[in-house]
Amino acid sequence: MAKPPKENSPITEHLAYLLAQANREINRQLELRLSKEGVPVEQWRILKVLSDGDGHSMGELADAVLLNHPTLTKMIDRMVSDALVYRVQDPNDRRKVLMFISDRGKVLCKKLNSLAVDQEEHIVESYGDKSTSELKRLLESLIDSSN
Amino acid sequence: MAKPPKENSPITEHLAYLLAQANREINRQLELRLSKEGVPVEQWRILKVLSDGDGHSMGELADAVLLNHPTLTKMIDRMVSDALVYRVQDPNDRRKVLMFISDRGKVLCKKLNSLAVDQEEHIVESYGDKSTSELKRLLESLIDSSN
DNA sequence: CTTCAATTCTTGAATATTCAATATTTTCAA
DNA sequence: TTGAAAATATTGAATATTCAAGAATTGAAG
Repeated sequence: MAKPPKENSPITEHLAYLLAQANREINRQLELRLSKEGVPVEQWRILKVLSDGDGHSMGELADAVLLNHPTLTKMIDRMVSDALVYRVQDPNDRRKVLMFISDRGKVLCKKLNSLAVDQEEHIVESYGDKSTSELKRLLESLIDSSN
Repeated sequence: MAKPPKENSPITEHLAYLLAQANREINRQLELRLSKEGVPVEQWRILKVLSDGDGHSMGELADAVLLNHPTLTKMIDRMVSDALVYRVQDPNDRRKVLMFISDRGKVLCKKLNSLAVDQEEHIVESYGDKSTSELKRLLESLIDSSN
């Protein structure tokens, strides 16, 4: 049982496909919740990372929120317009821009966090506590082993 | 241990984030392999689904390869230009279009399959046989429980 | 010190994706 | 049978993403 895929095995047995499928489904659900506040998932991630109150450079942020640099720049432009975050030039290295969350951003982030927590609780309900934490553990270790 | 995320837990503890991260990484690796043949991951998926030789409607395909309809239509347009697949109107329901893989498509698909198998083997090597099959099992069951 | 390579971020053009609307065919109720 | 609603696929405009190039700053070798 659970053999490695042969050349002609269905695509649904490939790890890459299962990950894509699971990611798509969970992301779709999360998107649905966050749309109550009209915010895309990526913006929630950005707010969440910045909510430690420290300044984060664009490069750091891009890694953390899984966006490449130009896409992040343009998304940050929108968020600055919405006064959720703001830019400050790094005094120690003036090539860098440090991003900070605004008060308005913090308020929004709290609301989004609770919507996201709702979702995780919903998953745990239907999928099980044990499975959820085991899945998280395995995903973390897969990510580790890929670096 | 392994508590559900609190409102202020780091984003890296959320299942949605771990899935996105793992998916991104594995997909990046697969993309890299398939780029040897100059083919995007989605086209490999399409070829693989069609390689059963049956005709598949666009809607069926879109579900199977995780693309929405207009995106699939445009990708299929390109693949038809490259003579990898072809369209046939469904004789039983003329609203539908049935997609088939061409001989050229089959040849390419074989090459892509072996590149993809290489990757899975590489994952199994560094991540472990046990973990891989356990992860697959958990992902399948997560997907199931989400429908 | 100077210059050249590397780092960081942004920009603009090219490309891809998505949303809404359209065309066609089928289904089904009246 | 007819006509309205549903299903299927495509199209075009709006939006978003990506690639390649550019601007600014830093690092570091000569």
